[in-house]
Amino acid sequence: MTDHPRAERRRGRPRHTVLTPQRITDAAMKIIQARGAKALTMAALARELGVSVSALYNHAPSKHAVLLRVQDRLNSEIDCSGFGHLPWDAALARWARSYLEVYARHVELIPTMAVLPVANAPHTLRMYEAVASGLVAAGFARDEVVNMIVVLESLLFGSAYDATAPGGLFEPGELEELAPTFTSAVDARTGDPAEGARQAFELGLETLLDGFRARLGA
Amino acid sequence: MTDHPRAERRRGRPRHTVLTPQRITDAAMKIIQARGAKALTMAALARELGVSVSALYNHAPSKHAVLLRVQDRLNSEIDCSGFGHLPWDAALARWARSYLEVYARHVELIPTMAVLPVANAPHTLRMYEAVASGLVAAGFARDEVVNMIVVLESLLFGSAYDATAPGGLFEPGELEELAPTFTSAVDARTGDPAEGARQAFELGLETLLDGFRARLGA
DNA sequence: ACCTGAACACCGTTCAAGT
DNA sequence: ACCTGAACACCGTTCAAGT
Repeated sequence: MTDHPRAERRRGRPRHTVLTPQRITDAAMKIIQARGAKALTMAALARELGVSVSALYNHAPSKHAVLLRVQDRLNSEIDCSGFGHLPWDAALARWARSYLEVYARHVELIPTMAVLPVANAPHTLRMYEAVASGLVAAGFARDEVVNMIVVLESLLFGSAYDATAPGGLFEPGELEELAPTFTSAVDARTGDPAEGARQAFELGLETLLDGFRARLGA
Repeated sequence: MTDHPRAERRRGRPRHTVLTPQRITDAAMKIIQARGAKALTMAALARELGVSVSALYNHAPSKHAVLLRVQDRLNSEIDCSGFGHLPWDAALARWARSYLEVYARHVELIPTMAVLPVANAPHTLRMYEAVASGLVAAGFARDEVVNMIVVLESLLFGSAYDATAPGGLFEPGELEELAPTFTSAVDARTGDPAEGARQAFELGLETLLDGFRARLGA
């Protein structure tokens, strides 16, 4: 008696609103945060929501569609707070570093993010708006702004891979005599591999910012 | 009679040497070149070699192992001819553009390549050696060289994604009023999306080379 | 030593059947 | 309108059985 539909509805748990884009994205985020993007399967998602796998397809056309929503949600974690408050280059650096941090935690999402259509991705669009208006306000030409953003994204996606790569990537092993100069260059690098990745990113970032500053003056 | 093992061996087709790392990699490359990295499954590979799927596991411990060999082979196609002949910056630009071209054709391999261990990858190591010795000869400090390479790779991997992304990635759609400045920046970009990706890459490359040149002077 | 065919554990997705 | 369970097509990988 107490479990028939009417009663459920009165208790605020009507059967038909358990699954909603919001809730699905929430559950997907929870899985990703806890066990990584690799663990996000339709089965895991259904289980998290206490529902059968096929039920998901009443609310999302495909796993890819779910992934796009997750992606947008993830992008809302990127720090855009510098724009409008800090000098444009400091704001840009803060943004890029935060962006790197987010995707270093979720490398598996980079291929999706790199080709994420911005339509229907409100958080992502808001982020790009913050960056673009910051740069335009600083005096950059409108047609340069997108390219600047794209270049910085490229750098940081690459660095994210690097940051999570296992150590010894560049160790030549038995083939050392094949690449003496390269080997000595690798050995000259600082010890920790994660530290090496960070250094490379900072080199790229500084170099690009220097170049952008020069562009602004010209 | 004519088909018993002895006869096969005499005809130069002994059963036991049909499958070899070389031949497997050849077949894998053929599939990738013809139908893309997505088409490279163990089933397709076995079919190409005229052999059962499980036979492959006598010669390669996993698909990933096959992929590493393919990766190295692919890297041998990258143009390193500039080093030693052209000024270091021109050589570096040629290398980066060629590298971009190769991976724009095989974006699916970027995640693997980004974390490819260089040990047991002779072609890849040879490539790095060419770049590193070119840069050292130009006067760069040994401990900068690896970071410079990593930064350029990051840029070009990102650009490769960009180059193959479907058009209209940055079109805000219904959400346009959410991002007026960004939208106007996107509209200010040149028409063709592939052209846009190339422009972003060239901006990044030039900016980085400028920065590297300045570093050399200091 | 190397091959085959069948099986297994997982994916994403579909669909008839229920309420 | 929304759910379920069973099925499907496809992955990579394993393994007993053959030669």
